[in-house]
Amino acid sequence: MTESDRAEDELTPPPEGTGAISAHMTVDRQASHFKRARQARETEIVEDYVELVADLIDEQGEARSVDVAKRLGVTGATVNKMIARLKEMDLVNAEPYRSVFLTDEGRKMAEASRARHHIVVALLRAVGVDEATAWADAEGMEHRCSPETLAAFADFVKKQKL
Amino acid sequence: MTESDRAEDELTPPPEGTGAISAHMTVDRQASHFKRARQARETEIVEDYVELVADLIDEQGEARSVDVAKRLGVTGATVNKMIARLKEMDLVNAEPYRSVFLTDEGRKMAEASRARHHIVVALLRAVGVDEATAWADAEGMEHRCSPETLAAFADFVKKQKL
DNA sequence: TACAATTCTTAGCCAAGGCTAACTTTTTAG
DNA sequence: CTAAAAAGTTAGCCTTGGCTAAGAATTGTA
Ligand SMILES: [Mn+2]
Ligand SMILES: [Mn+2]
Ligand SMILES: [Mn+2]
Ligand SMILES: [Mn+2]
Repeated sequence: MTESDRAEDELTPPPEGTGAISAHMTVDRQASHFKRARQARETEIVEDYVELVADLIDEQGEARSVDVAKRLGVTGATVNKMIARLKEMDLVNAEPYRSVFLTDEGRKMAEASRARHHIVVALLRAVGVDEATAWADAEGMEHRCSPETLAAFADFVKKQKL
Repeated sequence: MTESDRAEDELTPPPEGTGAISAHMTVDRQASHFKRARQARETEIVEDYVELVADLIDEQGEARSVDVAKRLGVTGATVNKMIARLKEMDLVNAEPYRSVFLTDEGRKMAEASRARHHIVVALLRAVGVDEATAWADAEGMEHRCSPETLAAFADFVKKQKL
């Protein structure tokens, strides 16, 4: 197969009913989708920790690392290391042997994550997903929805409720 | 705050309108959601590579690693290492300096990923997300939907079309 | 108050998935 | 056929996010 057969970065006509690149898709556009996806993949763990710290503070008055560990299903050592990173990122304040607090920035991220999380659950419920599955799947999907998609979800849920 | 105030692994009454743990959620259940999410996070890169290899084969007759790299937006070295892993996992066959082929297992995974990918795009379109955003967001969400959710999506799209 | 249980910290390990730089092989053009 | 360009390989580096094991600090209880 020679280079001229390939038409690298051109629009390629969709060959058959395969999953191949289609009219609106170019090599560069696809690469940028993958890059955004990798970016979101990087931030999702941080978002989960911060949201969970907020949940614990709001439910129990404080976020102890042992509770963070239990709810995430990871070890205390893992939590400890992550808390250090969050501190470095100015998302939390933490002193040795004391529980964890959110900075203003951290609280903001937590609220945003929580809101996204709830919109995704609501959308899943609205299209017929059962509650248990909705909560399970939302834990991953929540981090991968753009603001545009979240807006569409919120809109849809609201309209569908009327 | 003492231990008895906390009621660790019991159902906790939702304190306020916060995002806190709610009736159907326990510490263990939440931990298992996070574990599933971490699992999906691990497999998603493999799925993307395999699906993309299938796309290239179906569109262009072969999957060259330079094309995989271009579409993913990563370097050739990165692709090379991942191809070695996929080979180890029996998802692809590959010889040095030659292009990549899917094993039966790899083809199966590719078809499944592709199908999921398309269902997610269709769902997003169906609830009002524009095409560009739908393709962008689906690239991440596709890996985080359970079979149950995908079934609900397919169902919803089908009904909504009538 | 003492001691036991719990929690927290630290060190060291590992795999995944990126990268750059240098080199080899294959492919293309002249 | 040969030289240049393109593609592929390899080595070495880095960060992230897990883990275990060992020990230190805190907290609960007798
Ligand atoms: Mn969340
Ligand atoms: Mn999550
Ligand atoms: Mn896909
Ligand atoms: Mn993807």
